[in-house]
Amino acid sequence: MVQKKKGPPQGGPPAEITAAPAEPKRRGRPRAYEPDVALGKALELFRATGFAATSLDDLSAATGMNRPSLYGAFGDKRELYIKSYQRYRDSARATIGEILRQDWPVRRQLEALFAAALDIYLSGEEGPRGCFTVMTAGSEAIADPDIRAMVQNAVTELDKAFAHCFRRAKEKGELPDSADPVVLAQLASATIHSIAVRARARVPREALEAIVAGAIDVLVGRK
Amino acid sequence: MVQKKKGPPQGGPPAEITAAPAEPKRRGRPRAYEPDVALGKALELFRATGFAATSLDDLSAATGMNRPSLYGAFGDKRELYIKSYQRYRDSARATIGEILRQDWPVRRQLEALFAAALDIYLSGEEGPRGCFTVMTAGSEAIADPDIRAMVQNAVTELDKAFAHCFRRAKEKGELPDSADPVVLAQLASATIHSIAVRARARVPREALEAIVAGAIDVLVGRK
DNA sequence: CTTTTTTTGTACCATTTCGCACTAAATCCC
DNA sequence: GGGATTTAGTGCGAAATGGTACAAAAAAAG
Repeated sequence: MVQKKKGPPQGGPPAEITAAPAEPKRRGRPRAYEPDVALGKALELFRATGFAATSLDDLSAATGMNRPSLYGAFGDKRELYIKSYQRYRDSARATIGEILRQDWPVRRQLEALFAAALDIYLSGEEGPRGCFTVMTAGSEAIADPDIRAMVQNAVTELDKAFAHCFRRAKEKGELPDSADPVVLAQLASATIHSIAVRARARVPREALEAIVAGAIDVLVGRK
Repeated sequence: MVQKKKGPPQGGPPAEITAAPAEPKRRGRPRAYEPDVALGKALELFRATGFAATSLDDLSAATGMNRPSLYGAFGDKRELYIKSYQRYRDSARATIGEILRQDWPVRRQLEALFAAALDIYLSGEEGPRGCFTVMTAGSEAIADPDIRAMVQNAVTELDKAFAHCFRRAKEKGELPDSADPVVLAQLASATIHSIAVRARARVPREALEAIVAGAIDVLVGRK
């Protein structure tokens, strides 16, 4: 995902254009930042401290862009938050899609999905950062309809991904006929939400993995 | 302004003492607020907007106390947040204890616990406010060790409450020997966390109730 | 009535915060 | 080289924020 997005043609002649649409020739002074990595830094900060507690100065320091540049590139703080969240979701969606694409037994697929979630939630220089969707639900979702819609969407998509997983498993005979993919999916999503909360409370990885293992056993039967 | 707030023993002889420790005779100017209801208002505000996005002016307006009084009564903003959270947890603990005390079948007990959670999460003038623990995990828990400890505690206590519930059910023969109370409890807690997140995204009550119903079926078997 | 004690409420301060002019710099086009 | 164009970076300013000093007010105690 993190494609080097080819910044501006600089450093030399525009010989090696990677693959991206690659803007042909920019006109004025070249940017001193790469929008993509700057957005990544912003996301990182927002994930650590949330919307309200993150100041533009903090964002400016983290991205290396000064405030006017930040503003010019991404709009105001709210827009930047939304773009950060979009990026987070795109990344998560890609990860999930990648796993769902594999032709694996449910158990393995669940293991992969939960492991991916843990990697995301536990990453972070100063302590695990949890799930951005859960954080956003807890803060901006109430007052901001647009952001709330994104949260709703994220939750729904996760449910659907898991449901797809269980439905297929049922078709393949891995689950009993009595199994309800939608219910199982909601429980799997719930487990995701729960480990996100616990991660931010600094529950150690092993404990979270134990929770995941227990959940999988209940969802698809003990190994 | 707004002095309806007749508080302590006054208006007549201290004849009708309700039940509380009832402070005997205060010395100086009487308070224009009741600490308890003020704290309740503060909690309400914090639950709606979170720590960082709630200003002292907001709190002052909500409680009817001016900032210096607020400070004198509860300390700075962080202390007020902690006291609000404590109050929230005390209340939740009381509710849970009340339910656990009943000699009911697991299913009924779970139904009662989840119903109580939904009542808490869905209340609020302007939209459901979710779970304070989940919100706090998503915001202050990373940077503030004391607050993080409270969140850890809250999560652990919830797990234990559910585990107690399932363990007893197992003893009473309501659950198969193969059932693991701890694992089931974590799934129940996860369901709690999940409906808290969804509530803030304004998922309608019926949908949340459906999730709860599905979870209960998986946890203790279909009715 | 006076003193003492406690709370209230106004006013203030130092900082932070967000946003935006405005100037300087760097690159492209002719 | 000269002009056009785009970005960088300094810095300002209005508003908000957290916190507090201080005097007035309200009650009990003497």
